Amino acid sequence: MKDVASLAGVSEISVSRVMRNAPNISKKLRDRVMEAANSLSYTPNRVAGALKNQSSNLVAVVLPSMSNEVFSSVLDGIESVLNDQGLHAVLGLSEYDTERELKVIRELLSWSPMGIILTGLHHQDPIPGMIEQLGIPVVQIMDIEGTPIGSAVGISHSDAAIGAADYLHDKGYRKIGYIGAWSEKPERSKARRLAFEARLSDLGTPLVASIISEERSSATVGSQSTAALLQQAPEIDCIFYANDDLALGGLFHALSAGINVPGELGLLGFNGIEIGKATPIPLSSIETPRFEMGREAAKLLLSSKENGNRIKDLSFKISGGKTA
Amino acid sequence: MKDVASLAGVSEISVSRVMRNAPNISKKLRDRVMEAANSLSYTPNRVAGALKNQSSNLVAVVLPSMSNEVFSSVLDGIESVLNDQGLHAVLGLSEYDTERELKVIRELLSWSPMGIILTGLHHQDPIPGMIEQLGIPVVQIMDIEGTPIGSAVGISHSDAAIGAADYLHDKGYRKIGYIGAWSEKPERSKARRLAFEARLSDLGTPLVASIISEERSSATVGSQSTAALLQQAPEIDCIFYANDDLALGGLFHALSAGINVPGELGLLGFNGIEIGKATPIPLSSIETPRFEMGREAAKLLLSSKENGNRIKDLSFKISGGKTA
DNA sequence: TTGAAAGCGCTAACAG
DNA sequence: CTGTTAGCGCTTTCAA
Repeated sequence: MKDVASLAGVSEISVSRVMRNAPNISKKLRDRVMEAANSLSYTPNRVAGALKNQSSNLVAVVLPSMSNEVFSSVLDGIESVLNDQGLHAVLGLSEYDTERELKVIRELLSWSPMGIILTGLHHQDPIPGMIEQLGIPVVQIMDIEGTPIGSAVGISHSDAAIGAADYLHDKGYRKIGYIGAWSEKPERSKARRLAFEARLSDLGTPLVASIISEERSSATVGSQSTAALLQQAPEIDCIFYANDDLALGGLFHALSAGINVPGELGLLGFNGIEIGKATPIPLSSIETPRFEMGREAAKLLLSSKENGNRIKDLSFKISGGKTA
Repeated sequence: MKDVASLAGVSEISVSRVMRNAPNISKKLRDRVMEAANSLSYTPNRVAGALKNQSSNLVAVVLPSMSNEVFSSVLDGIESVLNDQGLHAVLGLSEYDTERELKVIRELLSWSPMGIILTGLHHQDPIPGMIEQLGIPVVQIMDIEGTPIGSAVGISHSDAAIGAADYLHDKGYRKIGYIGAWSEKPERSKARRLAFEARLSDLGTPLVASIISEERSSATVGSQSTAALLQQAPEIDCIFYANDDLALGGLFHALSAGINVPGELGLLGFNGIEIGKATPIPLSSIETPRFEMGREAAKLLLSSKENGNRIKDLSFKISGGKTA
């Protein structure tokens, strides 16, 4: 910057003002500075700016994982908004581990981001305080049932569970089972199961049986759990899964075991990922608006200065699959 | 930091040294500082550190897009390495636009990243200079044919094209067509087509016809282009596609038009994305190691201090699909 | 409308 | 092993 200033024959602060489009700059000065800056191909140092301002054009984004279409879509949605504002996402992955998440959040906050997007509403103890201390906007995504730190965008998982129960009941299923995995990480999957069970009871057809594997969700685990559940409770005519990976495993098991889907066994997944639309029998699933969730999260973050904190319920819908 | 120093009754630089695990610190001092830091829940300010050091724990990652499984897998691979090193990716998306890419690279570089990962080898003019000026490692991914700025990880697209041509020829296809889109963005897809055409000529069965749509790749475009190509050259017995999105569209067209795949028409895609494995007839495709590419890119970046620049050829393979 | 001075929080270089 | 000094590049006062 010093170089630009001396080449243009002005002070450093004038260069700074021109680069930031500050008001009350004469055209003459602006032109002179721009010319010097261009000829030196000068780019302002964001780090110095951020140190002085205690704020930057970075947005901290903390997601559980990237190896899941759900979160890459969310990130895609976030980026679709940030990109146009000259903002950049700094990524942190928690791998569904609370300790790790705390560490990552701490690190990202030390970059003076202009805002932070977190996954889920379960952020206890030091986290809300750390963020408040910086006075930056927070948006939590995925879930809206609970007490957000700032804003929240997502769906009501209990509504989704009720929708699933009602849908399956309407379809005539009466002996319904449930399969989850990874000891119900993330917690919202547990909330969903509980609401699902409660609704089934209200409908007079309580859950027949369920398996919650300790292993991480995958088609393999879904396949094995489905076989196990059917062995344990052969009367089951339908299974609701914690996510589509498990449900796809269930579908593959049914196909290879010669079980008629959806006649003999109905299958309902959760999330509505792309691959479920290409299977020989397209998977029925509760579709969640992942891209939109990312977009809305970024928008809420940017507008929270004027509009304050908000809770936005994006609705789910039941996909047009053929397995339930 | 001042607070921590005074609470611990030491100088600021001592706090700094403890926080960075600098050598030659007495246990006594370390303990005293750590206690003070913990009780104040102090986190070092990375921005200030980066300003002083002219370097940070950020890695600039410039990808074309997030709405493509290929690049989210790459990012997943990158993160799988960075995560364990306390490094963080700052994301920039080019949207396959050279101008935009330049702008994004400039912005990310102004954050003093410790390294940068770029997509493709086509980075002319100011970009190599900008990066060299900072003296940070660069890794370019996807392609290895060309002149990298620093290191490169990817596959040889001409090898892949030759592999595809040989594979289809071996399978007995003799009237082969090609479908691309988006005017062959990114450029490596063009290189692939040219090598494919050349090889087919060498094999004595030159390309029968091709369509390069101007629209962005999608299953819809693939479906339409396939119909158009078959109308234009009905003798075609096999089509090689620039990517799996197009190829899936081709498969959907064939299925709905009652064309027998692979007997009447062979289909070969490129990339080997997940969804292609779940279709009623699994898609044959040239599988590229996307996750591995991300991992290797991050590893090369980290090791380039000791090992210098390298070019790493990750091999492709032909998937066990059933469409060709 | 422009400039001068001071300092954001941290750390390299140099004492001690 | 610990401390003092100075400055990274920028921008917020305050003055002119």
